[in-house]
Amino acid sequence: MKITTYNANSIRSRIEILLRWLEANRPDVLCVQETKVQDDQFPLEAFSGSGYEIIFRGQKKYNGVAIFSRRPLTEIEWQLPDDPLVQARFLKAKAGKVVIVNTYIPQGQERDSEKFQYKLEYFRLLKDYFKSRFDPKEKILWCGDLNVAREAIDVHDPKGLWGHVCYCKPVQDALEDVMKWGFVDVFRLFHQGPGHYTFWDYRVHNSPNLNIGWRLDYLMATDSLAKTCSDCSIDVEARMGEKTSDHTFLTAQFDL
DNA sequence: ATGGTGGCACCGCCA
Repeated sequence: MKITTYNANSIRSRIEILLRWLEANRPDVLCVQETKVQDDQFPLEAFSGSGYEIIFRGQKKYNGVAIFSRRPLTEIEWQLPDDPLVQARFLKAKAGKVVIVNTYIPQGQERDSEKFQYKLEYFRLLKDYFKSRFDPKEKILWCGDLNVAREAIDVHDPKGLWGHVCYCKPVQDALEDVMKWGFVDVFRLFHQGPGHYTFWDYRVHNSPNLNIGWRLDYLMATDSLAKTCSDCSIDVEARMGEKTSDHTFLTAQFDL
């Protein structure tokens, strides 16, 4: 079972690249973040011939998540319990034997802002959700744009960027606290070194070619699922070609 | 190397 996560930064702007990428790569499940479209305007028709069932939860302008799947999606949940803002950042469904939790974690704007507090709160709520709803022995994949670089090797300039809302102690601790419940960062099972990124800021000129990036997107698997993982990779090529999002595709293969 | 961009919906906000 092949599972991919991708921050689209507007799904309506990525229809062509998504169709082409899905055709070429055929993951069983694709989790998308930042669809930036209300549900009644989701471009369902564009994907109708793709062979994927799609569930989505969006809002106007910001956020929005979707799950594409070649197998039936069951046990769907549309929002994170107790999320005080009820934004479209969460989708959970079961595909085959795997529970998929697709999240777009708040970016946090500035360290002293309410949005940053909301980001920290979001991780706490997620931990409560996993704790109250599941057993870490189950096969669960938590994935998405987590808006956190876990360690120094996950950013291009660890000294200069330290303190950023996506690279500072409070968010790292908040993420690790969820990880402690029972998740493995599947990408790191296969790649231990620096320089592997999933995000290159548009505003930094030529950042993909200079590899001025961040690792902000993750596939986190519980132990029993991580044990079945035979490969995990970032599609850097997709970012080099024509205009895509400033994130790229992160994919893992699970032999289930 | 935090914006020089990009996207959405409006005339600014968010990343």
